[in-house]
Amino acid sequence: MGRRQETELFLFLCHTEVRTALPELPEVETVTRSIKPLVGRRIVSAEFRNLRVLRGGDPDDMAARLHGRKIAGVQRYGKFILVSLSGGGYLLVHLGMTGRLLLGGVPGKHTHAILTLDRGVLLFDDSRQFGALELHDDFPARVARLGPEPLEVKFEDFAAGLRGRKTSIKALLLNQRFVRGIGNIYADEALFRAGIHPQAQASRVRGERARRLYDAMVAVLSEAIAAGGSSISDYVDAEGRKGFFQFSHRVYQRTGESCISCGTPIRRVLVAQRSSHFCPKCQRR
DNA sequence: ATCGGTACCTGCACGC
DNA sequence: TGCGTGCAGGTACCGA
Repeated sequence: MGRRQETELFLFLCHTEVRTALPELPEVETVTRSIKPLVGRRIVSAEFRNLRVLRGGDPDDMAARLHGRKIAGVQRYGKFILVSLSGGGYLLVHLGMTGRLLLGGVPGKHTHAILTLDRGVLLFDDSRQFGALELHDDFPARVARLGPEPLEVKFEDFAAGLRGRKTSIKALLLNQRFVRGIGNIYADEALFRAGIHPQAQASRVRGERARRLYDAMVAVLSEAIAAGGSSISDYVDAEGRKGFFQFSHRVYQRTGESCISCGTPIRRVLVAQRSSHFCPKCQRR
Protein backbone atom coordinates (compact mmCIF):
# COMPACT_ATOMS: atom_id res chain seq x y z
CA MET A 1 0.00 0.00 0.00
CA GLY A 2 1.37 3.40 -1.00
CA ARG A 3 1.86 6.20 1.45
CA ARG A 4 -1.02 8.22 0.05
CA GLN A 5 -3.42 5.27 0.05
CA GLU A 6 -2.39 4.48 3.57
CA THR A 7 -3.12 8.02 4.65
CA GLU A 8 -6.51 7.99 2.91
CA LEU A 9 -7.41 4.72 4.55
CA PHE A 10 -6.40 6.07 7.91
CA LEU A 11 -8.44 9.25 7.46
CA PHE A 12 -11.40 7.14 6.39
CA LEU A 13 -11.07 4.94 9.44
CA CYS A 14 -10.87 8.00 11.66
CA HIS A 15 -14.44 8.76 10.69
CA THR A 16 -15.65 5.24 10.88
CA GLU A 17 -17.39 3.80 13.85
CA VAL A 18 -16.46 0.17 14.11
CA ARG A 19 -19.70 -1.18 15.55
CA THR A 20 -21.59 -4.34 14.94
CA ALA A 21 -24.49 -6.37 16.16
CA LEU A 22 -23.83 -8.75 19.00
CA PRO A 23 -20.16 -9.45 18.60
CA GLU A 24 -19.69 -13.08 17.66
CA LEU A 25 -16.97 -14.49 15.44
CA PRO A 26 -17.96 -12.72 12.19
CA GLU A 27 -18.41 -9.36 13.89
CA VAL A 28 -15.17 -9.65 15.83
CA GLU A 29 -13.43 -10.65 12.61
CA THR A 30 -14.78 -7.51 10.94
CA VAL A 31 -13.58 -5.32 13.80
CA THR A 32 -10.20 -7.06 13.82
CA ARG A 33 -9.71 -6.45 10.11
CA SER A 34 -10.70 -2.82 10.52
CA ILE A 35 -8.04 -2.14 13.14
CA LYS A 36 -5.24 -4.00 11.35
CA PRO A 37 -4.08 -0.69 9.82
CA LEU A 38 -3.01 0.25 13.35
CA VAL A 39 -0.12 -2.20 13.17
CA GLY A 40 3.06 -0.15 13.41
CA ARG A 41 1.44 2.70 15.33
CA ARG A 42 2.94 3.71 18.65
CA ILE A 43 0.91 4.14 21.82
CA VAL A 44 1.68 7.63 23.08
CA SER A 45 -0.55 7.38 26.12
CA ALA A 46 -3.29 5.24 27.59
CA GLU A 47 -6.12 6.18 29.88
CA PHE A 48 -8.49 3.79 31.62
CA ARG A 49 -11.71 5.06 33.13
CA ASN A 50 -13.47 1.91 34.20
CA LEU A 51 -12.08 -0.72 36.53
CA ARG A 52 -14.64 -3.39 35.78
CA VAL A 53 -13.53 -4.03 32.21
CA LEU A 54 -9.89 -4.25 33.37
CA ARG A 55 -10.75 -7.42 35.32
CA GLY A 56 -8.45 -6.71 38.19
CA GLY A 57 -5.78 -4.93 36.21
CA ASP A 58 -4.38 -1.74 37.70
CA PRO A 59 -5.19 1.20 35.40
CA ASP A 60 -2.08 3.23 36.18
CA ASP A 61 0.19 0.23 35.87
CA MET A 62 -1.39 -0.72 32.55
CA ALA A 63 -1.05 2.81 31.23
CA ALA A 64 2.60 2.90 32.23
CA ARG A 65 3.31 -0.44 30.60
CA LEU A 66 1.54 0.55 27.37
CA HIS A 67 3.29 3.88 27.09
CA GLY A 68 5.65 4.01 24.12
CA ARG A 69 4.88 0.50 22.88
CA LYS A 70 4.20 -0.22 19.25
CA ILE A 71 1.30 -2.27 18.02
CA ALA A 72 3.05 -5.23 16.47
CA GLY A 73 0.07 -7.31 15.42
CA VAL A 74 -3.67 -7.78 15.66
CA GLN A 75 -5.14 -11.26 15.71
CA ARG A 76 -8.56 -12.72 16.43
CA TYR A 77 -9.06 -15.88 18.51
CA GLY A 78 -12.73 -16.78 18.64
CA LYS A 79 -14.36 -13.66 20.05
CA PHE A 80 -11.12 -12.31 21.49
CA ILE A 81 -8.90 -9.72 19.85
CA LEU A 82 -5.26 -10.08 20.76
CA VAL A 83 -3.07 -7.05 20.17
CA SER A 84 0.58 -7.99 20.38
CA LEU A 85 2.99 -5.30 21.48
CA SER A 86 6.54 -4.54 20.51
CA GLY A 87 8.97 -5.84 23.09
CA GLY A 88 6.56 -8.60 24.10
CA GLY A 89 3.24 -8.67 25.85
CA TYR A 90 -0.35 -8.58 24.72
CA LEU A 91 -3.37 -6.38 25.07
CA LEU A 92 -6.38 -8.68 25.13
CA VAL A 93 -9.73 -7.26 24.10
CA HIS A 94 -13.15 -8.86 24.45
CA LEU A 95 -16.19 -6.95 23.26
CA GLY A 96 -18.61 -8.78 25.53
CA MET A 97 -22.15 -7.91 24.53
CA THR A 98 -21.93 -4.26 23.63
CA GLY A 99 -18.24 -3.51 23.32
CA ARG A 100 -17.03 -1.33 20.46
CA LEU A 101 -13.68 -0.17 19.24
CA LEU A 102 -13.75 3.31 17.79
CA LEU A 103 -11.06 4.72 15.59
CA GLY A 104 -11.23 8.39 16.38
CA GLY A 105 -14.29 10.11 17.75
CA VAL A 106 -15.11 11.72 21.06
CA PRO A 107 -15.09 9.82 24.36
CA GLY A 108 -18.59 9.35 25.74
CA LYS A 109 -20.47 8.12 28.76
CA HIS A 110 -19.44 4.52 28.21
CA THR A 111 -15.89 5.04 26.99
CA HIS A 112 -13.67 2.98 29.26
CA ALA A 113 -10.30 3.28 27.59
CA ILE A 114 -8.54 5.80 25.40
CA LEU A 115 -5.38 4.81 23.57
CA THR A 116 -3.72 7.83 22.04
CA LEU A 117 -1.51 6.77 19.15
CA ASP A 118 1.18 8.64 17.29
CA ARG A 119 -1.50 9.03 14.63
CA GLY A 120 -5.11 8.89 15.77
CA VAL A 121 -6.84 7.49 18.80
CA LEU A 122 -8.49 4.18 19.65
CA LEU A 123 -11.43 4.17 22.05
CA PHE A 124 -13.00 1.23 23.84
CA ASP A 125 -16.67 1.74 24.51
CA ASP A 126 -18.99 -0.69 26.26
CA SER A 127 -22.32 0.26 27.79
CA ARG A 128 -22.99 -3.09 29.43
CA GLN A 129 -19.45 -3.60 30.67
CA PHE A 130 -19.34 -7.28 29.80
CA GLY A 131 -16.26 -6.61 27.75
CA ALA A 132 -12.68 -6.89 28.92
CA LEU A 133 -9.34 -5.17 28.46
CA GLU A 134 -6.38 -7.05 29.88
CA LEU A 135 -2.64 -6.67 29.66
CA HIS A 136 -0.67 -9.93 29.60
CA ASP A 137 3.06 -10.62 29.60
CA ASP A 138 2.54 -14.06 28.07
CA PHE A 139 0.05 -15.57 25.66
CA PRO A 140 -3.16 -15.39 27.72
CA ALA A 141 -4.29 -18.65 29.32
CA ARG A 142 -7.93 -17.89 28.66
CA VAL A 143 -7.14 -17.72 24.94
CA ALA A 144 -4.91 -20.81 25.04
CA ARG A 145 -7.69 -22.96 26.45
CA LEU A 146 -10.19 -22.10 23.70
CA GLY A 147 -11.25 -24.76 21.25
CA PRO A 148 -10.37 -24.66 17.54
CA GLU A 149 -11.56 -22.04 15.08
CA PRO A 150 -14.82 -23.26 13.53
CA LEU A 151 -13.60 -22.22 10.08
CA GLU A 152 -10.38 -24.20 10.50
CA VAL A 153 -11.39 -27.31 12.40
CA LYS A 154 -11.52 -30.51 10.36
CA PHE A 155 -14.84 -32.32 10.18
CA GLU A 156 -13.37 -35.41 11.82
CA ASP A 157 -12.28 -33.41 14.86
CA PHE A 158 -15.60 -31.58 15.02
CA ALA A 159 -17.48 -34.89 14.94
CA ALA A 160 -15.14 -36.40 17.53
CA GLY A 161 -15.93 -33.46 19.84
CA LEU A 162 -19.61 -34.34 19.76
CA ARG A 163 -19.10 -37.91 20.94
CA GLY A 164 -20.16 -38.75 24.44
CA ARG A 165 -21.41 -35.26 25.20
CA LYS A 166 -24.61 -35.39 27.23
CA THR A 167 -25.38 -31.71 26.96
CA SER A 168 -27.61 -30.16 24.30
CA ILE A 169 -26.11 -29.44 20.92
CA LYS A 170 -26.97 -25.76 21.38
CA ALA A 171 -25.07 -25.57 24.68
CA LEU A 172 -22.09 -27.33 23.12
CA LEU A 173 -21.97 -24.93 20.18
CA LEU A 174 -21.92 -22.06 22.68
CA ASN A 175 -19.11 -23.73 24.63
CA GLN A 176 -15.93 -21.91 23.59
CA ARG A 177 -13.82 -24.95 24.45
CA PHE A 178 -15.64 -26.99 21.82
CA VAL A 179 -15.22 -24.45 19.04
CA ARG A 180 -14.43 -20.80 19.58
CA GLY A 181 -16.46 -17.84 18.39
CA ILE A 182 -20.04 -19.07 18.07
CA GLY A 183 -22.65 -17.16 20.06
CA ASN A 184 -26.40 -17.29 20.32
CA ILE A 185 -27.18 -15.92 16.86
CA TYR A 186 -24.98 -18.24 14.83
CA ALA A 187 -25.73 -21.27 16.97
CA ASP A 188 -29.43 -20.87 16.18
CA GLU A 189 -28.78 -20.14 12.51
CA ALA A 190 -26.45 -23.11 12.03
CA LEU A 191 -28.87 -25.49 13.77
CA PHE A 192 -31.74 -24.32 11.59
CA ARG A 193 -29.76 -24.80 8.40
CA ALA A 194 -28.75 -28.26 9.56
CA GLY A 195 -32.31 -29.22 10.55
CA ILE A 196 -31.30 -30.06 14.10
CA HIS A 197 -33.33 -29.19 17.20
CA PRO A 198 -31.36 -27.02 19.66
CA GLN A 199 -32.24 -29.38 22.52
CA ALA A 200 -30.98 -32.47 20.72
CA GLN A 201 -28.36 -34.28 22.76
CA ALA A 202 -24.95 -33.51 21.30
CA SER A 203 -23.83 -37.15 21.28
CA ARG A 204 -26.83 -38.00 19.11
CA VAL A 205 -25.66 -35.66 16.38
CA ARG A 206 -23.68 -38.18 14.35
CA GLY A 207 -22.94 -39.20 10.81
CA GLU A 208 -24.90 -37.28 8.21
CA ARG A 209 -26.39 -34.92 10.79
CA ALA A 210 -22.95 -34.05 12.13
CA ARG A 211 -21.83 -33.36 8.56
CA ARG A 212 -24.83 -31.11 7.93
CA LEU A 213 -24.17 -29.17 11.12
CA TYR A 214 -20.50 -28.75 10.28
CA ASP A 215 -21.33 -27.54 6.76
CA ALA A 216 -24.03 -25.20 8.10
CA MET A 217 -21.66 -23.74 10.70
CA VAL A 218 -19.00 -23.07 8.08
CA ALA A 219 -21.52 -21.60 5.64
CA VAL A 220 -23.28 -19.25 8.04
CA LEU A 221 -20.04 -17.92 9.52
CA SER A 222 -18.47 -17.44 6.09
CA GLU A 223 -21.51 -15.62 4.76
CA ALA A 224 -21.66 -13.40 7.80
CA ILE A 225 -17.99 -12.48 7.52
CA ALA A 226 -18.52 -11.63 3.86
CA ALA A 227 -21.50 -9.43 4.78
CA GLY A 228 -19.57 -7.67 7.52
CA GLY A 229 -16.64 -7.09 5.26
CA SER A 230 -18.73 -5.66 2.49
CA SER A 231 -20.79 -3.36 4.69
CA ILE A 232 -17.91 -1.79 6.54
CA SER A 233 -17.22 0.64 3.68
CA ASP A 234 -20.66 2.23 3.87
CA TYR A 235 -20.90 2.04 7.58
CA VAL A 236 -20.76 5.76 8.18
CA ASP A 237 -24.49 6.44 8.03
CA ALA A 238 -27.71 4.97 9.30
CA GLU A 239 -28.47 3.27 6.00
CA GLY A 240 -25.17 1.43 5.91
CA ARG A 241 -25.70 0.32 9.47
CA LYS A 242 -29.20 -0.90 8.74
CA GLY A 243 -27.95 -2.98 5.85
CA PHE A 244 -25.57 -4.78 8.15
CA PHE A 245 -28.13 -5.50 10.82
CA GLN A 246 -30.51 -6.92 8.25
CA PHE A 247 -28.12 -9.81 7.77
CA SER A 248 -30.40 -12.64 6.80
CA HIS A 249 -31.34 -14.33 10.03
CA ARG A 250 -33.65 -17.25 9.27
CA VAL A 251 -34.75 -18.02 12.83
CA TYR A 252 -32.93 -15.75 15.27
CA GLN A 253 -35.41 -13.30 16.84
CA ARG A 254 -38.11 -14.38 14.40
CA THR A 255 -40.37 -15.93 17.06
CA GLY A 256 -43.90 -16.35 15.70
CA GLU A 257 -42.89 -15.53 12.14
CA SER A 258 -43.17 -18.12 9.39
CA CYS A 259 -40.35 -20.56 8.74
CA ILE A 260 -38.87 -19.64 5.37
CA SER A 261 -38.83 -23.31 4.44
CA CYS A 262 -42.21 -24.68 5.58
CA GLY A 263 -44.23 -21.75 6.93
CA THR A 264 -44.55 -23.12 10.45
CA PRO A 265 -44.31 -20.37 13.11
CA ILE A 266 -40.81 -20.10 14.58
CA ARG A 267 -40.72 -21.01 18.25
CA ARG A 268 -38.57 -19.78 21.11
CA VAL A 269 -37.42 -21.91 24.04
CA LEU A 270 -34.75 -21.55 26.68
CA VAL A 271 -31.71 -23.77 26.17
CA ALA A 272 -28.67 -23.33 28.36
CA GLN A 273 -30.38 -20.22 29.80
CA ARG A 274 -30.35 -18.64 26.38
CA SER A 275 -33.24 -17.90 24.10
CA SER A 276 -33.22 -20.33 21.25
CA HIS A 277 -35.20 -19.91 18.06
CA PHE A 278 -36.12 -22.84 15.87
CA CYS A 279 -38.66 -24.32 13.48
CA PRO A 280 -40.51 -27.15 15.27
CA LYS A 281 -41.18 -28.90 11.95
CA CYS A 282 -37.82 -28.56 10.19
CA GLN A 283 -35.59 -29.18 13.20
CA ARG A 284 -35.55 -32.64 14.73
CA ARG A 285 -34.10 -33.97 17.94
C1' DA B 1 -14.44 -34.11 33.84
C1' DT B 2 -18.89 -32.63 32.91
C1' DC B 3 -23.00 -30.19 33.43
C1' DG B 4 -26.60 -26.84 34.78
C1' DG B 5 -27.53 -22.71 36.99
C1' DT B 6 -26.42 -17.85 38.36
C1' DA B 7 -24.25 -13.18 38.54
C1' DC B 8 -22.63 -9.38 36.27
C1' DC B 9 -24.54 -4.82 33.61
C1' DT B 10 -27.39 -1.19 31.00
C1' DG B 11 -30.75 0.14 27.48
C1' DC B 12 -34.87 -0.66 25.60
C1' DA B 13 -39.69 -2.32 24.75
C1' DC B 14 -43.69 -3.08 26.93
C1' DG B 15 -48.00 -2.64 29.79
C1' DC B 16 -50.64 -0.07 32.93
C1' DT C 1 -46.21 10.78 31.43
C1' DG C 2 -43.76 7.79 34.19
C1' DC C 3 -42.78 3.78 36.44
C1' DG C 4 -41.94 -1.14 37.09
C1' DT C 5 -40.81 -5.34 34.74
C1' DG C 6 -38.73 -8.49 31.58
C1' DC C 7 -35.42 -9.31 28.20
C1' DA C 8 -30.98 -9.24 25.72
C1' DG C 9 -26.27 -12.65 26.40
C1' DG C 10 -20.50 -13.80 26.90
C1' DT C 11 -17.87 -15.41 30.41
C1' DA C 12 -16.45 -16.81 35.08
C1' DC C 13 -17.69 -19.20 38.77
C1' DC C 14 -20.21 -22.31 41.79
C1' DG C 15 -22.00 -26.74 43.41
C1' DA C 16 -23.53 -31.34 42.20
